[in-house]
Amino acid sequence: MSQDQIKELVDRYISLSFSVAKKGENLVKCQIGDDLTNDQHYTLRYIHNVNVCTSTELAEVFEVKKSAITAIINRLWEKGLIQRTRDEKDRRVVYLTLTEKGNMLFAETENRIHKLVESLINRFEQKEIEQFLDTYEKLNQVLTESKDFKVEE
Amino acid sequence: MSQDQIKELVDRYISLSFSVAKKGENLVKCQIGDDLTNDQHYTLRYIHNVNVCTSTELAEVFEVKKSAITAIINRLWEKGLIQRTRDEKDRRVVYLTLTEKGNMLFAETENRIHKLVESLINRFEQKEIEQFLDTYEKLNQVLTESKDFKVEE
DNA sequence: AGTAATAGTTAAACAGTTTAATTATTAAAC
DNA sequence: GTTTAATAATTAAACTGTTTAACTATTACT
Repeated sequence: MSQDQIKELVDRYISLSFSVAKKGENLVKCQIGDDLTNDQHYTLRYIHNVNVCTSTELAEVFEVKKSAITAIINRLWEKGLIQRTRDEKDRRVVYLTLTEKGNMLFAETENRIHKLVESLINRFEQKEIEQFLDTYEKLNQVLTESKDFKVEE
Repeated sequence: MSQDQIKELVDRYISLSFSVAKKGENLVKCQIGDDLTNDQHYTLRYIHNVNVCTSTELAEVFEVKKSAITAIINRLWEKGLIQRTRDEKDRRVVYLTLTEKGNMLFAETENRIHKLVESLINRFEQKEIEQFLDTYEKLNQVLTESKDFKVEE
C-alpha cells in the first residue's frame, strides 16, 4: 500500500467514525426519550447483562474514573432504577443491581433501540452485514490491544 | 433472515458500536494530549477543512444547538486558536477561521491521530478495510436518511 | 415604517468527567 | 496484635459540553 493510499483510508475512517458516532448517538437519543440519557441507558444495559456488578467494574469497562461512576449511579438510584447492596463479607464492596422498575424501563428502551437498529440493518444484505461485523469485531480487538499506543518521535 | 438471526446481528452491532466508540475516543484523547478535548479537535478539523464557516453551519453539522457552538468556540477563542470576523455586508454573520496558532496545533494533533489510525489500519488487509469502509459509508448514509425514524406502536 | 426572520450570544441548569481528599474496611508486615 | 498498606466507594470542586429560554443586533418582507 502506498503512502497516499494509506492516507486516504485513514482520512476516510476518521471522518466516517466521527460522523457515524454523532448520528448514531442522536438517533439512539430519540428512541430513549426523556427518562434516560444515552450513558444512563448504557449503564443499565451493562448491569442488566451481568446481573450484578460493582462501581470498580463499571469504571474499568467504561474506562472512566470511579467517581464518574458514582455520579451516574447516584442519578439512576435517585430515579429508583438501581439498588445498592453492601457485601456482608467485605463491607467495602457495594453490589449494583437493577430494581424491578429499572428492568422495566430498560426493556422498553432497549426494545425501541432494537427496532431502530433492525430498521437500519434491513437496508443491507445479510452477507454484507456479517462481513462488516466481522471486521468491526476485529477492530474492537485491535483497539483493545492498542490501549497504550504511543507515537514514536 | 429469521427473527433470531436478526436479533443476533442487532445485538452484535449495538454492543460493538458502543465498545468501539468508547475505545476509539479514549485512544484519540491519548494522542491529543492536554491542550484540547476531542470535541475541540473535531471543531478545529471541521474549520480547517472548510477554511471558513459560521456557528450556524457548525451547529447543523454537529447536530447541536447554536449555543453549544458558542460555548466551544469561546474556549477555542480564549486559547487563541480561532478568529472571529464579522461580515461587512451582513453584520449578523460571524466568520470563523483558524489562527496561525490554531493551524499549527491542529496539524500537530492531527498528525498524531493519523499515526494512531494508520497503526490500526495496518493490522488489516487492504481489501478488508476497503470493504469495511464501503459498508461504513453506506451506514453513514442510512443514518442520515433515518434522522426522523420513529418506532411504530 | 413596522413586523418577521435570522445570526449569534448570554444565563441558568444539568450530565458527565477528572483530580484530590476522605471514610470505611480489609490485608500485610513486622 | 498493632501498625501500616491497599482497596472500595464517596464527596467536593472544577471544568466541558449540552439544552432551553430570553435577549441583541441586524436584515428581509409587506
